[in-house]
Amino acid sequence: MAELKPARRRRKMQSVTMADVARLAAVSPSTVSLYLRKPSEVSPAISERVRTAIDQLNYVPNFVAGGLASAGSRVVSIVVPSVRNAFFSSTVSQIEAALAQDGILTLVGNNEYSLEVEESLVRAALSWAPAAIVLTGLKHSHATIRMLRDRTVPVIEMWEAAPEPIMSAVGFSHHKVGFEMANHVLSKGYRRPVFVGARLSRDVRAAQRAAGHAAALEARGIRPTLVEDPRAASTRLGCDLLDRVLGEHPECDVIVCSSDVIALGIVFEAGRRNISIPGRIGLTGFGNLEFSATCNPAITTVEPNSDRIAGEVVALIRENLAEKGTSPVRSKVIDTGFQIIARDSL
Amino acid sequence: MAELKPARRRRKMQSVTMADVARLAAVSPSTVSLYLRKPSEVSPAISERVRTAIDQLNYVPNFVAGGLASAGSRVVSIVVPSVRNAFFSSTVSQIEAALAQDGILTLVGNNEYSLEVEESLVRAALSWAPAAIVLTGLKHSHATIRMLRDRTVPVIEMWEAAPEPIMSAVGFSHHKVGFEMANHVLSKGYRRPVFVGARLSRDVRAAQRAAGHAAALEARGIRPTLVEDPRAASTRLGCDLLDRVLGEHPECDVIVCSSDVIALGIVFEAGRRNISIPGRIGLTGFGNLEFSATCNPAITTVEPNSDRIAGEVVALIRENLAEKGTSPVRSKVIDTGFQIIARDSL
DNA sequence: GTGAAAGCGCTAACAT
DNA sequence: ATGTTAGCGCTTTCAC
Repeated sequence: MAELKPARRRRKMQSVTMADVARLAAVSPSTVSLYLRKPSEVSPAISERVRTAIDQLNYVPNFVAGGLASAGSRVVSIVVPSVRNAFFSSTVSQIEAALAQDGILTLVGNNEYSLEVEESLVRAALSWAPAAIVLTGLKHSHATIRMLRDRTVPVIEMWEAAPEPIMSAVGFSHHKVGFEMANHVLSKGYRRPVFVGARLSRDVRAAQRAAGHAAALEARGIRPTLVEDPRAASTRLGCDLLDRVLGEHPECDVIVCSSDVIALGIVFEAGRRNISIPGRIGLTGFGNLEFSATCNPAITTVEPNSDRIAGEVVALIRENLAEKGTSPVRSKVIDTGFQIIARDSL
Repeated sequence: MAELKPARRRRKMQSVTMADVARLAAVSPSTVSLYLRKPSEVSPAISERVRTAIDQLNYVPNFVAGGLASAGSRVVSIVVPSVRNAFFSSTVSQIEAALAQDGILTLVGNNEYSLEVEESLVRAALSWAPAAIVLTGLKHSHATIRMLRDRTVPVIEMWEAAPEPIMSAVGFSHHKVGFEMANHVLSKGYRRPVFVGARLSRDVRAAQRAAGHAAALEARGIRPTLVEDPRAASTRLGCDLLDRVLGEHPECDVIVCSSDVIALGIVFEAGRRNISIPGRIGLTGFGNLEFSATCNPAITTVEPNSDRIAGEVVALIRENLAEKGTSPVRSKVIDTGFQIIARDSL
């Protein structure tokens, strides 16, 4: 009796593999692989056979294995504060759509405006050996930055631009937004602005807009006023805050909001109380969200050019993909600017 | 000159690997692996050494390799029509957050309400050998269904419930939503409802609500009226559609919208034209979006229990993960229901 | 143009 | 409790 060593138990994860296709098409696996990646380099006859085999077996390639073997994963990770926030969800879906054209998969993570959560998201993202990693904003935990600097992954920070990014940044200065909006409001004749913000301790960019606003007022000798709430921005919060503003600062003649969502709540509440906007009080928002143009009154706001941000992020990713470790990825800061959109609320 | 055969080019993808950690800690790679997966099975002394080595090298494990080796990927794919839609983005972020607790990564894809796009997303998703795949709705292309039936991946369809899902479904009947909303409107004394919908040919669920609405009216002998627009739902669209409704159906006494977003636009436009809601005309929406409760008037709408949907989806995924191919995954349909939220717009 | 062979970084069965 | 070893499914030289 031959002593058969018992066959190692087969842990099978995938029903039909490239090897199965190769067998059926009577070619080698590497030919199938070639056909899948560079069809033009395979002869028509064999192409036909492989195609038939793939169809017949309903074969779906395994990217996990592919990524491991090629050392070049087709994954890009994006970390945003919140996908529920219209700014970020639209940026993300644009980036996603563009990269999908290149056969790149986009992983999205929410940090819920927490730097600690961001840190673990980045760690998870790195575990996927991404081709690039996109973060929101320039402020990150020390550990996050260390993790990122230690490796060669291209890092793109978006929605904020300032001199020293980890690698590249695409966005604009939120301080400048606050500054210019304050000047805009003053130019319209208002003199007692109140900045209304939500969750400013966590929403770093909104805090910068508040700071820019304050700086502009101080430059003109006006004392800046801030009303802040720890809750997340919402229309409901806007309703509540109108109360607080009017109570705490009855002299207020214009409310500068950190978000259109809050401004919308203020419009609603003002309507309910018969407070005329812009008669009794002026109003501005941020984000140029869809409803801002159509509401009554239409809200003066800031267009953050999120399409442009998405476009530049995609361009940077493609650039990095092309260079693929050839030349060193240079640091780059792209300022996509912003525009103040003047409407009836002022 | 010695003729050196050039060393096989090293394509290095990762700077520091488990082998490096093992070397530094003076243990075998499998011990490091064990420490990472089941720390309790490694002696304290060695644990300490491994931990130090990991810290020192700033090691991040490679999930791609791990997934390939273990045949059990920690990935779940979700396909939604649009992340810009507040319903789906909140469901997705809830599922994401819950699964993150279990160390599972969530991949999100948008099909932009297209079944063809969905098909390619599902194909891409399968390429990641996901632990489960979550789709939105019950209608999919023939090829999508075939791909899914052919393999063993657990499939969960959400936001819609009906008898024969691919495997499991979590949601509610949109037909019933339309039906009950119509009856609710009639019970309030309205007699000439117009259903206003956006992109009904692609938004299958909205179309079902329209059908349910029509069915209820017909049952009461009232001729159903539909105003439809091929564009995506937006407040701007709502503004435009009020015009059309009033022009084409001057007898209309209530507008039943396929979405709160459209209803909001109608509120805005009605305000502009001094058309009283609910005086001259009643209004209802769908989705119970945040602004619906605070706008003037507050919008009567439908709460889709998206939290409950997310919760049940997560529960199903966990169940499947636990069973892990042990017992066959049985088909299951969970009706999470919905509630009509009566507010001032009616 | 096609195939053989050597891994990518990790896990898991098995042996110690 | 720790180490040895054989792959997971694919890509990529390199030889033919």
